[in-house]
This record gives sequence, structure tokens and C-alpha cells, in this order.
Amino acid sequence: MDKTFYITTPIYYVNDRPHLGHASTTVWADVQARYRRLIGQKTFFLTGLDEHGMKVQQAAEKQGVSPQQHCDEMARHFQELWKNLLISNDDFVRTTQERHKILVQKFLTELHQRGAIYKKTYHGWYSKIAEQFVTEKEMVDGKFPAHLGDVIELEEENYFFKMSEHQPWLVKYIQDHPDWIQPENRRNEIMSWLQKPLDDLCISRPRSRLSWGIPVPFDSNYVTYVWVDALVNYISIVGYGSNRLAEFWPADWHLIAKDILTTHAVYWPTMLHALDIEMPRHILAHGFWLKDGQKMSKSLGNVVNPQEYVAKYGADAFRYFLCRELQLSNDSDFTDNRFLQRFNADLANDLGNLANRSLSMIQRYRKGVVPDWGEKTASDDEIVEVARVSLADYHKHMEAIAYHSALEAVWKLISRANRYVDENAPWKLAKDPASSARLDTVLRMLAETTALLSHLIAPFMPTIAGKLEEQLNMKTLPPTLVPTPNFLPASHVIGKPEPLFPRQQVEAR
RNA sequence: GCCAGGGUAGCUCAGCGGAAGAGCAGGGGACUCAUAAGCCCUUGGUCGGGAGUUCGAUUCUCCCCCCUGGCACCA
Repeated sequence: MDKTFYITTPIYYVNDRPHLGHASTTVWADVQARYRRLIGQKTFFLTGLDEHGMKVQQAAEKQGVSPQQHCDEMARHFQELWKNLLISNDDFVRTTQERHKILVQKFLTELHQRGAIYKKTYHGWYSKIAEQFVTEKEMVDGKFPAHLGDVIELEEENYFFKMSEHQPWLVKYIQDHPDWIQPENRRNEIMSWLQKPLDDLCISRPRSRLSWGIPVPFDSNYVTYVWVDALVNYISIVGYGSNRLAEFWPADWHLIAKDILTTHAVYWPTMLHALDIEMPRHILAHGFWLKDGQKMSKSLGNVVNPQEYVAKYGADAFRYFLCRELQLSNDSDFTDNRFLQRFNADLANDLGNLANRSLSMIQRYRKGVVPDWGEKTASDDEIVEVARVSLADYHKHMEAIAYHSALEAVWKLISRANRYVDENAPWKLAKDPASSARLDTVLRMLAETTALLSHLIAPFMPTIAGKLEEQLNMKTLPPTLVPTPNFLPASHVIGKPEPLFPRQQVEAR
């Protein structure tokens, strides 16, 4: 494992409080970061906030506070949620931080020096009320909607990045790297999008109408367009401008939601290419959540508040659900019924009960001492084989961020282990002294399987994995995912078994 | 409107030319270590509609219906 591992979430825009979408992307990144650390890879996991721009300026004005005060308040909401969701980010970038601003300016200076930026007049429709340019796309029946107020034709000088120059290169790059943009339907979208000629990208705003931004280094009358500001975070925090950059860059994964695919798959790569900086290895865009089959919206009042679920069911179960149910290529439906079904069936019944029955029997039949291997049968060979296959599948899918499949692999082992208990019926073996050697093996097998499972679920459910390890009394053992015949030493004494997940009441249907 | 993707068991989805599958939910049974959990058995589908190619189509082709997504400088 020579290369370090670097994963990012978007830096979230602070015009609103964190919602289920933010939580999903961040949990996904966290699971990957924890997995990488678990297998011993040096890992950097970055998330943060995008704090500049018109929307923030306007939101602050509306509340009668300074933009920075507004950002600080939002930052508290995000950081509180990440804490409650057990997010293990290595840094938290805020674009208003000096360390970031300096490097955004360096980034722009370099683009400018290379001749990648030029100034031209922009013609467009400008809404005074919204304080921004609007596109003709927003017209309804040839008119702009009333909430935009008077829309006037306006000319404005701005700086542009020569994005169009990089179009042929980008098309070829995507063709040559089929796994670069995932999933495939998003890649196809970008490819079809690139069939039209690419325009150059406006990367500035006159300071006169937007003050809340990073000054353009070569023209103090302008501030930077927020996307340039935001995207640069991926390199500014890991050492852009110094030889430190090579330690983590290129990023292994940029995790995003589908709505910001273009900025990450077109704007960002072309900017990097203009500066001869290496491309990120993968860009993964997941879908949105629906609630009960509908788009979430404040007006419908069906917005899922992550904090509520964490408070009610625990961060672990919530994280599990986000990883088990969120689809990549499509939108997914979040329903309370489905959440509870997953909770009861997968967590309480399958996993929780397996752990509890296994440890209880070791307590009851061997006074908490994990016995050494005794008499073996074909049943043992079978479960060991299932464990071997599950582990291989697990690693394969974890590396690809296919959590749905990785968890399926884990649950195949859980199912097999539950069947193993019934087919060996330790309670019958315990009644016959002649079966003692067989009972030893069965209990040892269950202890080992449970120990392995605690490691496999750790990236998804850190607290529960910790509780399970505590009950197994294996806190002092090194975390590892290398399959060994013995996670637990001879004569190992386990702790007290406690249910991991309390079964939830489901309303009668 | 244009371009993609999809419509398979109550739900979520896999299969994509040779006898319809999984998980969950539902029903029944034997057991008792365990969170009345687990285990075994089981109900359930003219695979969106129509036409065609083929010895044979859920799977390929065409038409139609329905759904979803994308169509840039809003983050």
C-alpha cells in the first residue's frame, strides 16, 4: 500500500442548513475513509463549506447580519451534524479562511500568467431584484416571471477562462478513462453534453454588485466567481503551491451529488489541465433522495431531518441505511417504513441477534471463555468458505464504493452464521458430555465469525462495531481485515453480551 | 421539444435468446441459544401493450403507452 488515499466531499454551500443530501455524500465519504484507514492506508478525508457568493450575501442581508456571521452560524450547524454522524474528516475547509483565499489567488494568477484568462464584454438579462443575470431559459411565454421584477438588458465586462480550448482534450480523456466519471449514465450525460461546443467560463463578478468574494489578484475591481473559489479547495488544503501537494493529490475520489456533475467533470478538469495539474482519479455522482416517492421540499413539508433520525435510532443505523439504500444511477426513496424494516430485519434480527446468541452461548456453556478448536465437520468448512468469498467480495466492492454490494456480501456471511447455529444446535451439544469437543468448535467458530463481522461493519457502524468488540473483549487487539484462523487468542475471555440494536415497533399495515 | 435510461412477485431490485430469480413483507411448521429473534417449508408474476425475427423472446428489431433523468455559468 504505497499510495496515500485522498477522498473529498463537495464543500457545501451555506445558503441553508445541512440536509439529507449533504449527510449522504458525507457519510459515504466517511465510510470510505474509515475503510481505507482500517486496511492500513494513509488517508486524508476532506469536507467543508463554500461560503462566498451572492446567495450568502443576500441571506446575510436578509437576517441583518454580516456575511461572515451568517457563515459562522451555518458552520456550527454543519459541524454539529458531522459530529453526530460520526464523521471522521481530517480537515474542515471554509473558503473564507485565509489559507484558502491565498491559494485561490495563486491559482488565478497562474492561469492568468499562462494566458488562460481574458477579459470580454458579457451581454445578458439582468434582474435587479435578484441581483443577478438570468438566462432566457427562465422565460415563460416569452416573458420573465414576476418574481424577477424588471429584467433589463445589460453589458458587463468580465474575465473568462478559456475552457473551450480544452474540449477536445476532455472528450478524449473521458473516452480513454471509462471509469473516471461514475456511474456510467452520468458519464454518458457528460459525453452528450460535450457534443455541443463548449463556451468559455465567466470566472469573475464586478465588485460593485458582489462584494462577498475573493478579490481577483490582477484586478481589484472584481471578485472570483464562486465555483473557481470552491473547486480549488480540493488542492488548496493538501498543499497546492508547495511540494506537499504530491503526498495526497491526485484525489482518489471526488464524491458529489448529480446536480454538480458538470462543474466537477468539466469546469474543474479543464482548469486543472490548463495548469498541467493531474486529474482526480475518479468522480462519483450519486442520485437524490425522494421522500415517500416525492421530491423533498419545504413547501411540501416532507424534508427528512438527519438529526431526528440520529437522535431516534442512532447514527450507526442511519449511516447503514444511507449506504444500503442510496442508489448511484437513480434517485432513491426514503420511507420510514423501509427504514424500520431495514433496522429490524438486517440490524436487530440478523446481525444483532447473531452476535447476542453467539456470545450468550459462550457465556452459558463455557463461562465466557472462548474454547479452542475441537472436532470439525463439513459444516465448518462451509461457513469458512462463505466467509472467504464474502470477504473477497467485500473488499472488491468497498474499493469501488459499491456499498450496497459490499453490505450484501457481509449479510451473506451473517445469514450463513445464523444457519450454522441452527444446523449445529449448540444447546443440544451442551446436553451431551460426549459432544463437548464438537461444541468447542462451534462456539469458537461463532466467536471468530463475530469478531470478523465487527471489523467488516466498522466503516459503516463505528459505534456498534466498538460495542461488539467490547463485548468480545477484543479492544486491545489490532484492527485488521486480514483473515486469520484466530482473531482471538487461546482461552480468551469475552465480555458481557448486550443487544446491539433494540427492535423497533412497526405500525401494523 | 431534443437526447439518454427504465417499466420483471405487495415493496426494492437482479436476470437480458433456451424450463421466471433474490431480499423484505405475507402464510405454515419444527425448535429454544437469542432482541417472540433465528432455522425449515411456502403463497405470489399473461417479465408495460402490440407487431415482427427465431425451432424458441422477459432477453433481439419496430411501433405505441407510462415513468425518470440530462439539456451549463443558479449554487
